[in-house]
Amino acid sequence: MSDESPQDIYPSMTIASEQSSEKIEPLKLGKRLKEIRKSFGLTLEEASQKTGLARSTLSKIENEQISPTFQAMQKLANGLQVDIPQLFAPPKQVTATGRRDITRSEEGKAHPTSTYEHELLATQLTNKKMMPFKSRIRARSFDDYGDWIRHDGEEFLLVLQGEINFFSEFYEPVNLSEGDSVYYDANMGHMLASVSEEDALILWVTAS
Amino acid sequence: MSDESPQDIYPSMTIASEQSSEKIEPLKLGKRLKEIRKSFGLTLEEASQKTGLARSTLSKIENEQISPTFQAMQKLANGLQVDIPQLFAPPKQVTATGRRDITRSEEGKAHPTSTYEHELLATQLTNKKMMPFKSRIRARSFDDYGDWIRHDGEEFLLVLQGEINFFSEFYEPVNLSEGDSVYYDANMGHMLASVSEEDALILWVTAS
DNA sequence: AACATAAGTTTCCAAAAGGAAACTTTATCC
DNA sequence: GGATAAAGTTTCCTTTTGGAAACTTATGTT
Repeated sequence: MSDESPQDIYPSMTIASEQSSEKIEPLKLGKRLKEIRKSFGLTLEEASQKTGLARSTLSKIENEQISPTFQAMQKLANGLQVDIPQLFAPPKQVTATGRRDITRSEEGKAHPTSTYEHELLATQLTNKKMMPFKSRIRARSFDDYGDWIRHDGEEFLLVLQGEINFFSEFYEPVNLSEGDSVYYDANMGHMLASVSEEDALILWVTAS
Repeated sequence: MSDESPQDIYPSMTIASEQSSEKIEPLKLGKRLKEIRKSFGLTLEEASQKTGLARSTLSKIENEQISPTFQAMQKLANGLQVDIPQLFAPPKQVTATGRRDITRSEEGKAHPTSTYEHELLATQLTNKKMMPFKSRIRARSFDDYGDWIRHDGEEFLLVLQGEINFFSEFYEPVNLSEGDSVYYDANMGHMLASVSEEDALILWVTAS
C-alpha cells in the first residue's frame, strides 16, 4: 500500500543482536524498570506515588545501586500495573524492525461465514504476534453454531457496537454491551451471539 | 485435580463489578519455594550449597520471616534451575487454562498521566500474552511528550472515538479516524495526539 | 543571562535482610 | 525408651535496603 518500508529511510537501523549463550543473566532490572516507567511517561515522583516507594529508592533501583526486596518488587509491579514476570523479562531481541500496517475503516479483508463476518486487519504484516480483526456477528443463538469454538492461544474481545451474549464452556453466559470486553483462554469453548435485532460489531485480537 | 472446572478454581469470578482493586497479591513465595525445594528432594543444607544462600536465610524465606532481595532471588532461581517467573507462578495451573476476565465499560484500572489516561483491562488475569487497555488521549501535539514512546513487543491500536495523529519514528505522521487501526513494532518510537478539540479514545493491545 | 521550578541523585540514618553459630525438633539407629 | 545424627529454626550480629531531606542536574520562563 502507500507505506514505504522503513529500511529505505533508515537503512542502518542497528539492532543489537546479543547472541550470548546460556549465561547467568545479569538481568538489568534497573534499566528495565526505567524503560517501563518511561513508557508510561511517569516521573520518579509519580512512580513513587503509584508504588508507595520513595523517590530515592526508585532512583537507586534504576541505577542498580541497590537490589530491591521482594516486597519492593511487589509494590513496583502492583503500582505500575505490570506482571512481576514482566519485570524479569530479559531484554528481548527485536525481530521485526520498525514495521507498521495501517488499516482504514472498512478496508480490511472480508471473510464472511453464516454466523460471523470477519474483517481481517493489518494483513500486510506477516508473522505477527497478534492477529486483530473486526467481526459482524450474525448469529442470534447458540444453535447457530454446531459446537463450541475452540483454538489455541488467548483472545481479547471488545464490543464496538450492539450487544452480545458471550457463551463459554465453563461459565454462565454473559451479556456484553458496547465498551465491555473479555479476555479469555481460547481453548475454552466459546461462542457469540448478537442479542438485539441488529448485528453486533466487535473487535478481537488473538495471540498464541 | 484434572476434572476441576474453572468454577472451582475461580468460584467468585465477579462479573458484575469487581470493586476492590487494592489487593496486593499475597503470592506465597516462601511456600512456593519450599514446594520447589521439596520436589527436588533437597534439604536446606543442600539447597544452601546450590544457591549460595545460608541455611538460615533459606529457612527464613520459606517461613516468610524475611523478604528476599532481588539478588537472593537470582541465586535461588539460578541454583535451583528454575526461572524467576516460575518462582511467582501459582503452584498448580501454570498456564492460563480455562480462564477469562470481563471488564465492563469504564471499569478498568485508571492510570492517568498528563498525555494519556490509561484504563487497563482484564487486570484480574495475570501472565497474559496480551495486555489490552483503553486510553483517552489528552496530548494535542508531539511536544506534549518528552520523547518517543518505545518498548518491547508489538502493538495494535484501534481508534474508538475521535481522530488522532499517529507519529512514528520511521514514517510520516498519519491521520487515523474512528474505526481505523494500526499494527506496529513498539520498539519503533511512536506517539499519539488527538487532532480535534475533544480527547480521542483508543483501544490498544500489546504483546511481547 | 539570571531565576524559578521540576526531575533526578546522594547523604544519612532507621529498619530489614543475610550469615555463623547456638538451639530445637524430627528422624533413625541400638 | 534413650542416644545419635540430621533437618530445620532462632539468636545475634554485620551488611544492605528503604525513606526523608539535602543536594545536584535539567528544563523552562521572563
